[in-house]
Amino acid sequence: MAKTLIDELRWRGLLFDQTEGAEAHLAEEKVTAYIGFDPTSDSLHVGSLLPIMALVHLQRYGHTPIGLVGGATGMIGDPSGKSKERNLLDEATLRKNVAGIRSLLAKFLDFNASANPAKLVNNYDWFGPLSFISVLRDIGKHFPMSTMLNKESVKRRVSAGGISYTEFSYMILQAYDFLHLFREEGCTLQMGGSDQWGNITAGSELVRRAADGKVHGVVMPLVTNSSGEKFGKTVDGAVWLSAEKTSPYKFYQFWLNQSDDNALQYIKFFTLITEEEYQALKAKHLAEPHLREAQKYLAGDVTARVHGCEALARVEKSTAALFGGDITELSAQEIEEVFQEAPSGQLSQAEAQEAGLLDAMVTVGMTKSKGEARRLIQGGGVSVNGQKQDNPQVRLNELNAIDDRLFVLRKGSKKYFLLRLV
RNA sequence: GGAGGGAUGGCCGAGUGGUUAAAGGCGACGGGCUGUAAACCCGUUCUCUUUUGAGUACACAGGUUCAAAUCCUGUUCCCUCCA
Repeated sequence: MAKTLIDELRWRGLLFDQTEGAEAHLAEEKVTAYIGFDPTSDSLHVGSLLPIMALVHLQRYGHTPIGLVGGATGMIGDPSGKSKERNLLDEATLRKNVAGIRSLLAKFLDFNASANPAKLVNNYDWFGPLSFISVLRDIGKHFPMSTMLNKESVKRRVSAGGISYTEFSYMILQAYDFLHLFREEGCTLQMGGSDQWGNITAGSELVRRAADGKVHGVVMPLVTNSSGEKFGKTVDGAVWLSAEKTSPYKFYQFWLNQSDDNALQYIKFFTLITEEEYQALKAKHLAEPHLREAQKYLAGDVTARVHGCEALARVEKSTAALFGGDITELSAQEIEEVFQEAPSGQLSQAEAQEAGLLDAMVTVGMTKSKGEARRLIQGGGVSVNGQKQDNPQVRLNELNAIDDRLFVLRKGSKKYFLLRLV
């Protein structure tokens, strides 16, 4: 028997739960399926990579993937997993966010495939013209109050201080998405994170009642790291998928720094590795963990898919220079790119003549005071352009600036600061 | 309403008149080891400073004293027991 999408998800650990009959349905025919994306920001972060990959797998198995951006639902706010009422986004912001997500999804999915081209829809398109009266008459009728009140997300919120009518109605909107796509696109499957289970079953319930149709749901586990923390957050904030918000270098580093367990898990989640290749890689990694084959594979694969091969080559060069290599091999321009998000400061050429290293450290914000800067140097925690500094008295003009205009100050092993001379 | 206990640095927690900027632990930061890891080991951790030095600090406000986190008075907050 040929491998099915469900089999694929299963070995990857991406199958959390499915409605009855979903597996048979996917095995028997090519289906149209959708996943919703929340447009609360103009970019998606790595947490959204999982549903994106689910769409990719769908398409690879010959099914037709639909990405749904929640232009309308985003204006309401999903109460699932939230403990507080959400702030509502205004229309202009949402429009911008929807456009950003659209361009991002385009990197992963084939919109020109002859048999099963991917599609993108925005539920604002069908909710916009819908009148309140017709919602109450045609949709609301199919929602028994008892069912809605029994939803886990609602119960939790009611006991934890309340939920507004607006957010309470969210599940109706989301369920209607499914009904609409079932009618217009013949869509018979919705996927999502396991936190979407309630919304998905509400949708299939509505399709059954309102259109007498049988539709299915498949949910994936929520990604956490091995200690159960939320995935995709670093000390500097979320890791985004757009180069403007998270530089390719930092993106690459995020994946490269995953622990062994997580790296192996994430390879199954976020790359298209085959099961055979995976087993081979895993065996190799376990035999020689210090080589970190798993992390390198993961970082390389995901970075290439999100930012392109060219960007990957650049960040690999920078990584090699920064860790083990010589930072002075990089041009000032390359350094600027690597340290796009690094804190920085600037001094005029004249000021730099006068300034010492201590002043420079305070200028770029590495330390709050010269006293602290002095202690850090004495503790051996400071290097400039890759050279460890042990003399707090050193003047800047005794050190060589890269291309006469840039100093890379490093605190500890990974915190970088840029000092520009202007 | 009655009786008692307490408030110390990011957190926990010692300290009851004089080398106490305040033990110890946690956290954070730096170093070593290493795989840009985990574990472990070492160092730093009130503020400013040209390492000497100065200024603030033990709930808040006053007071006693040459000298107070430590004693006294008042205020605020917290806890326990009794009603």
